[in-house]
Amino acid sequence: MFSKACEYGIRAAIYIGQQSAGGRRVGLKDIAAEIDSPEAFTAKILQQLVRAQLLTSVKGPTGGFELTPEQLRTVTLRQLVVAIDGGAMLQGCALGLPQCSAQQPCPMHYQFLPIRDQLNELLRTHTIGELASKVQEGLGFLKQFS
Amino acid sequence: MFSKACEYGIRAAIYIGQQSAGGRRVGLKDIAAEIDSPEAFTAKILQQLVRAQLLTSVKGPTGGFELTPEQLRTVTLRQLVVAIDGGAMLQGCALGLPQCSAQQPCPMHYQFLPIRDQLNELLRTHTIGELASKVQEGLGFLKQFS
DNA sequence: AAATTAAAGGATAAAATTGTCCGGTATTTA
DNA sequence: TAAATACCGGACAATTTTATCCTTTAATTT
Ligand code: FES
Ligand code: FES
Repeated sequence: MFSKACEYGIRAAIYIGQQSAGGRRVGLKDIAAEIDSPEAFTAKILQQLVRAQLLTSVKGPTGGFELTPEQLRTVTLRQLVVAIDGGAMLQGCALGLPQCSAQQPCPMHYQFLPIRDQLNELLRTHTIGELASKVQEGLGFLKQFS
Repeated sequence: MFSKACEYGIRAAIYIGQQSAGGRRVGLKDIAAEIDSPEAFTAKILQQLVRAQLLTSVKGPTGGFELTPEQLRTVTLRQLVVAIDGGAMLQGCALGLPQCSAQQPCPMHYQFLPIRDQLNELLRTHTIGELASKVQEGLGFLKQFS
Protein backbone atom coordinates (compact mmCIF):
# COMPACT_ATOMS: atom_id res chain seq x y z
CA MET A 1 0.00 0.00 0.00
CA PHE A 2 2.46 2.64 1.20
CA SER A 3 6.23 2.55 0.85
CA LYS A 4 8.38 1.54 3.81
CA ALA A 5 9.54 5.15 4.01
CA CYS A 6 5.94 6.27 4.31
CA GLU A 7 5.08 3.68 6.93
CA TYR A 8 8.07 4.70 9.05
CA GLY A 9 7.27 8.36 8.51
CA ILE A 10 3.70 8.02 9.68
CA ARG A 11 4.56 5.90 12.70
CA ALA A 12 7.34 8.32 13.63
CA ALA A 13 5.10 11.35 13.27
CA ILE A 14 2.46 9.77 15.47
CA TYR A 15 4.99 8.88 18.15
CA ILE A 16 6.48 12.36 18.07
CA GLY A 17 2.95 13.72 18.29
CA GLN A 18 2.13 11.58 21.27
CA GLN A 19 5.21 12.80 23.12
CA SER A 20 4.73 16.41 22.02
CA ALA A 21 1.20 16.33 23.42
CA GLY A 22 2.86 15.58 26.75
CA GLY A 23 5.37 18.38 26.29
CA ARG A 24 8.25 16.02 25.59
CA ARG A 25 10.68 16.49 22.72
CA VAL A 26 12.14 13.25 21.41
CA GLY A 27 15.41 12.23 19.76
CA LEU A 28 15.98 10.04 16.75
CA LYS A 29 17.30 7.11 18.77
CA ASP A 30 14.21 7.09 20.95
CA ILE A 31 11.88 7.34 17.97
CA ALA A 32 13.49 4.51 16.03
CA ALA A 33 13.37 2.29 19.10
CA GLU A 34 9.72 3.06 19.83
CA ILE A 35 8.45 2.48 16.30
CA ASP A 36 10.89 -0.31 15.45
CA SER A 37 12.51 1.28 12.41
CA PRO A 38 16.07 1.59 11.09
CA GLU A 39 17.59 4.66 12.71
CA ALA A 40 19.52 6.24 9.84
CA PHE A 41 16.77 5.66 7.33
CA THR A 42 14.21 7.13 9.71
CA ALA A 43 16.43 10.21 10.03
CA LYS A 44 16.23 10.78 6.28
CA ILE A 45 12.47 10.61 6.31
CA LEU A 46 12.15 12.95 9.26
CA GLN A 47 14.38 15.44 7.45
CA GLN A 48 11.92 15.40 4.57
CA LEU A 49 9.01 16.00 6.90
CA VAL A 50 10.80 18.85 8.65
CA ARG A 51 11.55 20.47 5.29
CA ALA A 52 7.87 20.08 4.38
CA GLN A 53 7.11 21.80 7.70
CA LEU A 54 4.96 18.92 8.87
CA LEU A 55 7.07 18.61 11.99
CA THR A 56 9.72 20.60 13.79
CA SER A 57 13.28 19.83 14.80
CA VAL A 58 15.73 21.41 17.21
CA LYS A 59 19.46 20.78 17.14
CA GLY A 60 21.88 20.37 20.01
CA PRO A 61 21.50 19.07 23.55
CA THR A 62 17.87 18.75 24.66
CA GLY A 63 17.11 18.96 20.95
CA GLY A 64 15.06 16.52 18.94
CA PHE A 65 11.79 16.39 17.09
CA GLU A 66 8.40 17.74 18.08
CA LEU A 67 5.06 18.85 16.75
CA THR A 68 3.82 22.30 17.60
CA PRO A 69 0.26 22.45 18.95
CA GLU A 70 -0.78 23.74 15.55
CA GLN A 71 0.96 20.91 13.70
CA LEU A 72 -0.57 18.43 16.08
CA ARG A 73 -4.01 19.82 15.31
CA THR A 74 -3.72 20.45 11.57
CA VAL A 75 -1.23 18.05 9.96
CA THR A 76 -3.09 15.21 8.32
CA LEU A 77 -2.05 11.73 7.32
CA ARG A 78 -2.60 12.78 3.75
CA GLN A 79 0.03 15.51 4.03
CA LEU A 80 2.55 12.97 5.29
CA VAL A 81 1.77 10.52 2.51
CA VAL A 82 2.01 13.18 -0.18
CA ALA A 83 5.27 14.53 1.25
CA ILE A 84 6.89 11.10 1.23
CA ASP A 85 5.26 9.01 -1.52
CA GLY A 86 3.85 11.74 -3.72
CA GLY A 87 0.30 11.82 -5.00
CA ALA A 88 0.55 8.91 -7.44
CA MET A 89 -1.21 6.32 -5.32
CA LEU A 90 -3.91 8.77 -4.31
CA GLN A 91 -4.79 9.70 -7.87
CA GLY A 92 -3.28 7.10 -10.18
CA CYS A 93 -5.01 4.36 -12.16
CA ALA A 94 -5.35 0.99 -10.46
CA LEU A 95 -4.12 -0.78 -13.58
CA GLY A 96 -1.29 1.64 -14.23
CA LEU A 97 -2.70 3.61 -17.14
CA PRO A 98 -0.72 6.84 -17.51
CA GLN A 99 -3.64 8.75 -16.09
CA CYS A 100 -6.91 7.89 -14.44
CA SER A 101 -9.82 9.59 -16.14
CA ALA A 102 -13.36 8.94 -17.29
CA GLN A 103 -12.30 9.79 -20.88
CA GLN A 104 -10.50 6.47 -21.36
CA PRO A 105 -11.04 4.60 -18.13
CA CYS A 106 -9.52 1.21 -17.40
CA PRO A 107 -12.04 -1.60 -16.91
CA MET A 108 -11.77 -1.28 -13.13
CA HIS A 109 -12.14 2.47 -13.01
CA TYR A 110 -15.74 2.85 -11.83
CA GLN A 111 -15.43 0.07 -9.30
CA PHE A 112 -12.10 1.32 -8.05
CA LEU A 113 -12.86 5.02 -7.71
CA PRO A 114 -15.16 4.87 -4.68
CA ILE A 115 -12.59 2.85 -2.78
CA ARG A 116 -9.79 5.20 -3.67
CA ASP A 117 -11.98 8.12 -2.69
CA GLN A 118 -12.66 6.59 0.69
CA LEU A 119 -8.95 6.13 1.22
CA ASN A 120 -8.35 9.75 0.32
CA GLU A 121 -11.07 10.84 2.68
CA LEU A 122 -9.62 8.69 5.44
CA LEU A 123 -6.19 10.26 5.07
CA ARG A 124 -7.59 13.76 4.72
CA THR A 125 -9.70 13.64 7.86
CA HIS A 126 -7.22 12.19 10.31
CA THR A 127 -4.70 14.41 12.02
CA ILE A 128 -1.51 13.32 13.71
CA GLY A 129 -2.84 14.64 17.00
CA GLU A 130 -5.94 12.51 16.77
CA LEU A 131 -3.96 9.35 16.07
CA ALA A 132 -1.44 10.23 18.77
CA SER A 133 -4.29 10.39 21.32
CA LYS A 134 -5.38 6.95 20.31
CA VAL A 135 -1.90 5.61 21.01
CA GLN A 136 -1.78 7.53 24.28
CA GLU A 137 -5.03 5.91 25.39
CA GLY A 138 -3.68 2.47 24.60
CA LEU A 139 -6.14 1.99 21.74
CA GLY A 140 -3.45 1.83 19.08
CA PHE A 141 0.16 0.67 18.82
CA LEU A 142 3.18 1.79 16.80
CA LYS A 143 5.07 -1.46 17.18
CA GLN A 144 4.19 -4.92 18.31
CA PHE A 145 5.36 -6.47 21.55
CA SER A 146 5.65 -10.21 21.75
CA MET B 1 -1.07 0.37 -5.13
CA PHE B 2 -0.02 -2.61 -7.21
CA SER B 3 3.46 -3.29 -8.55
CA LYS B 4 4.23 -2.58 -12.21
CA ALA B 5 4.45 -6.33 -12.74
CA CYS B 6 0.95 -6.73 -11.37
CA GLU B 7 -0.46 -3.90 -13.46
CA TYR B 8 1.02 -5.38 -16.63
CA GLY B 9 -0.15 -8.85 -15.62
CA ILE B 10 -3.74 -7.76 -15.11
CA ARG B 11 -3.89 -5.72 -18.29
CA ALA B 12 -2.35 -8.58 -20.25
CA ALA B 13 -4.75 -11.13 -18.79
CA ILE B 14 -7.72 -8.97 -19.68
CA TYR B 15 -6.50 -8.48 -23.23
CA ILE B 16 -5.84 -12.19 -23.65
CA GLY B 17 -9.28 -12.82 -22.23
CA GLN B 18 -10.91 -10.44 -24.65
CA GLN B 19 -9.27 -12.16 -27.61
CA SER B 20 -9.91 -15.65 -26.23
CA ALA B 21 -13.59 -14.81 -25.94
CA GLY B 22 -13.46 -14.29 -29.69
CA GLY B 23 -11.59 -17.54 -30.24
CA ARG B 24 -8.31 -15.82 -30.99
CA ARG B 25 -5.02 -16.87 -29.48
CA VAL B 26 -2.52 -14.02 -29.09
CA GLY B 27 1.26 -13.75 -29.09
CA LEU B 28 3.53 -11.82 -26.76
CA LYS B 29 4.35 -9.13 -29.29
CA ASP B 30 0.70 -8.41 -29.89
CA ILE B 31 -0.08 -8.33 -26.17
CA ALA B 32 2.74 -5.96 -25.29
CA ALA B 33 1.70 -3.63 -28.10
CA GLU B 34 -1.95 -3.64 -27.09
CA ILE B 35 -1.41 -2.97 -23.41
CA ASP B 36 1.65 -0.75 -23.86
CA SER B 37 4.09 -2.75 -21.77
CA PRO B 38 7.74 -3.80 -22.14
CA GLU B 39 7.75 -7.03 -24.10
CA ALA B 40 10.41 -9.09 -22.33
CA PHE B 41 9.22 -8.09 -18.88
CA THR B 42 5.65 -8.92 -19.79
CA ALA B 43 6.84 -12.36 -20.92
CA LYS B 44 8.20 -13.05 -17.44
CA ILE B 45 4.93 -12.14 -15.82
CA LEU B 46 2.90 -14.25 -18.22
CA GLN B 47 5.16 -17.21 -17.46
CA GLN B 48 4.28 -16.81 -13.79
CA LEU B 49 0.59 -16.73 -14.57
CA VAL B 50 0.84 -19.81 -16.79
CA ARG B 51 2.66 -21.67 -14.01
CA ALA B 52 -0.09 -20.60 -11.62
CA GLN B 53 -2.56 -21.99 -14.17
CA LEU B 54 -4.40 -18.71 -14.41
CA LEU B 55 -3.85 -18.69 -18.15
CA THR B 56 -2.71 -21.10 -20.84
CA SER B 57 0.14 -20.99 -23.34
CA VAL B 58 0.89 -22.93 -26.51
CA LYS B 59 4.33 -23.04 -28.12
CA GLY B 60 5.24 -23.00 -31.77
CA PRO B 61 3.66 -21.44 -34.85
CA THR B 62 0.05 -20.39 -34.27
CA GLY B 63 0.94 -20.62 -30.58
CA GLY B 64 0.48 -17.91 -28.01
CA PHE B 65 -1.55 -17.21 -24.90
CA GLU B 66 -5.20 -17.84 -24.24
CA LEU B 67 -7.77 -18.33 -21.52
CA THR B 68 -9.90 -21.42 -21.57
CA PRO B 69 -13.63 -20.81 -21.21
CA GLU B 70 -13.32 -22.03 -17.64
CA GLN B 71 -10.41 -19.68 -16.89
CA LEU B 72 -12.34 -16.85 -18.47
CA ARG B 73 -15.27 -17.57 -16.18
CA THR B 74 -13.49 -18.40 -12.93
CA VAL B 75 -10.14 -16.60 -12.70
CA THR B 76 -10.48 -13.51 -10.55
CA LEU B 77 -8.46 -10.35 -10.30
CA ARG B 78 -7.58 -11.43 -6.79
CA GLN B 79 -5.92 -14.59 -8.06
CA LEU B 80 -3.78 -12.56 -10.42
CA VAL B 81 -2.76 -10.14 -7.71
CA VAL B 82 -1.89 -12.91 -5.27
CA ALA B 83 0.08 -14.81 -7.93
CA ILE B 84 2.18 -11.76 -8.77
CA ASP B 85 2.37 -9.52 -5.70
CA GLY B 86 1.58 -12.01 -2.96
CA GLY B 87 -1.01 -11.47 -0.27
CA ALA B 88 0.86 -8.78 1.70
CA MET B 89 -1.09 -5.78 0.45
CA LEU B 90 -4.40 -7.60 0.83
CA GLN B 91 -3.80 -8.53 4.45
CA GLY B 92 -0.95 -6.38 5.76
CA CYS B 93 -1.09 -3.44 8.15
CA ALA B 94 -1.47 0.01 6.62
CA LEU B 95 1.32 1.36 8.80
CA GLY B 96 3.60 -1.61 8.25
CA LEU B 97 3.26 -3.39 11.58
CA PRO B 98 4.52 -6.96 11.18
CA GLN B 99 0.99 -8.20 11.27
CA CYS B 100 -2.46 -6.65 11.18
CA SER B 101 -4.58 -7.82 14.07
CA ALA B 102 -7.05 -6.55 16.61
CA GLN B 103 -4.73 -7.74 19.40
CA GLN B 104 -2.28 -4.89 18.89
CA PRO B 105 -3.80 -2.77 16.16
CA CYS B 106 -2.12 0.29 14.69
CA PRO B 107 -4.00 3.55 15.24
CA MET B 108 -5.48 3.38 11.74
CA HIS B 109 -6.60 -0.23 11.97
CA TYR B 110 -10.35 0.17 12.51
CA GLN B 111 -10.65 2.95 9.97
CA PHE B 112 -8.50 1.15 7.43
CA LEU B 113 -10.03 -2.31 7.66
CA PRO B 114 -13.33 -1.59 5.91
CA ILE B 115 -11.52 -0.03 2.97
CA ARG B 116 -9.14 -2.93 2.67
CA ASP B 117 -12.07 -5.30 2.89
CA GLN B 118 -13.85 -3.51 0.07
CA LEU B 119 -10.74 -3.76 -2.04
CA ASN B 120 -10.51 -7.48 -1.34
CA GLU B 121 -14.15 -7.89 -2.21
CA LEU B 122 -13.67 -5.95 -5.42
CA LEU B 123 -10.82 -8.18 -6.52
CA ARG B 124 -12.56 -11.35 -5.42
CA THR B 125 -15.76 -10.68 -7.30
CA HIS B 126 -14.38 -9.63 -10.67
CA THR B 127 -13.37 -12.26 -13.20
CA ILE B 128 -11.11 -11.75 -16.18
CA GLY B 129 -14.00 -12.64 -18.48
CA GLU B 130 -16.17 -9.94 -17.00
CA LEU B 131 -13.52 -7.26 -17.41
CA ALA B 132 -12.68 -8.50 -20.90
CA SER B 133 -16.33 -8.00 -21.91
CA LYS B 134 -16.16 -4.46 -20.69
CA VAL B 135 -13.16 -3.79 -22.92
CA GLN B 136 -14.87 -5.56 -25.81
CA GLU B 137 -17.88 -3.28 -25.44
CA GLY B 138 -15.68 -0.22 -25.49
CA LEU B 139 -16.47 0.63 -21.87
CA GLY B 140 -12.92 0.12 -20.69
CA PHE B 141 -9.41 0.56 -22.08
CA LEU B 142 -6.10 -1.23 -21.55
CA LYS B 143 -3.98 1.60 -22.88
CA GLN B 144 -4.56 5.20 -23.67
CA PHE B 145 -4.65 6.63 -27.17
CA SER B 146 -3.75 10.24 -27.65
C1' DA C 1 35.25 29.80 24.71
C1' DA C 2 35.46 24.69 24.75
C1' DA C 3 33.26 20.52 24.92
C1' DT C 4 29.22 18.03 24.19
C1' DT C 5 24.95 16.91 22.05
C1' DA C 6 21.83 16.00 18.30
C1' DA C 7 19.96 16.97 13.77
C1' DA C 8 21.38 17.98 8.62
C1' DG C 9 23.48 16.60 4.56
C1' DG C 10 26.35 14.05 1.40
C1' DA C 11 28.33 9.87 -0.17
C1' DT C 12 27.88 5.03 -0.46
C1' DA C 13 26.08 0.44 -0.21
C1' DA C 14 22.65 -3.32 -0.22
C1' DA C 15 18.39 -5.12 -1.79
C1' DA C 16 14.33 -5.25 -4.50
C1' DT C 17 12.03 -4.14 -8.60
C1' DT C 18 11.96 -3.40 -13.32
C1' DG C 19 13.71 -4.47 -17.63
C1' DT C 20 16.73 -6.88 -21.45
C1' DC C 21 19.09 -10.61 -23.97
C1' DC C 22 19.82 -15.00 -25.69
C1' DG C 23 20.08 -19.96 -26.18
C1' DG C 24 16.88 -23.95 -25.36
C1' DT C 25 12.56 -26.44 -26.18
C1' DA C 26 8.21 -27.62 -28.08
C1' DT C 27 5.14 -27.28 -32.10
C1' DT C 28 3.71 -26.50 -36.64
C1' DT C 29 4.43 -26.13 -41.60
C1' DA C 30 6.73 -27.23 -45.80
C1' DT D 1 12.88 -34.17 -41.47
C1' DA D 2 14.30 -29.52 -41.93
C1' DA D 3 13.02 -24.89 -41.16
C1' DA D 4 10.41 -21.55 -38.93
C1' DT D 5 7.75 -19.92 -35.00
C1' DA D 6 6.88 -18.69 -30.33
C1' DC D 7 7.01 -19.68 -25.45
C1' DC D 8 10.51 -21.04 -21.56
C1' DG D 9 14.34 -20.29 -18.65
C1' DG D 10 18.50 -18.47 -17.01
C1' DA D 11 21.73 -14.85 -16.78
C1' DC D 12 22.46 -10.20 -16.74
C1' DA D 13 21.70 -4.97 -16.48
C1' DA D 14 19.39 -0.66 -15.04
C1' DT D 15 16.70 1.69 -11.85
C1' DT D 16 14.43 2.55 -7.58
C1' DT D 17 13.93 1.76 -2.86
C1' DT D 18 15.86 0.83 1.42
C1' DA D 19 19.53 1.39 4.49
C1' DT D 20 24.17 2.83 6.45
C1' DC D 21 28.15 5.82 7.52
C1' DC D 22 30.48 9.93 8.31
C1' DT D 23 31.30 14.83 8.26
C1' DT D 24 29.26 19.31 9.05
C1' DT D 25 26.26 22.52 11.40
C1' DA D 26 23.71 24.39 15.14
C1' DA D 27 22.59 24.69 19.96
C1' DT D 28 23.39 23.81 24.87
C1' DT D 29 26.17 23.12 28.93
C1' DT D 30 30.30 23.56 31.38
S1 FES E 1 -8.56 4.71 -15.21
FE1 FES E 1 -7.93 3.00 -14.04
S2 FES E 1 -8.70 3.56 -12.09
FE2 FES E 1 -9.33 5.25 -13.27
S1 FES F 1 -2.91 -3.22 12.46
FE1 FES F 1 -2.55 -1.62 11.07
S2 FES F 1 -4.18 -1.92 9.68
FE2 FES F 1 -4.56 -3.52 11.09
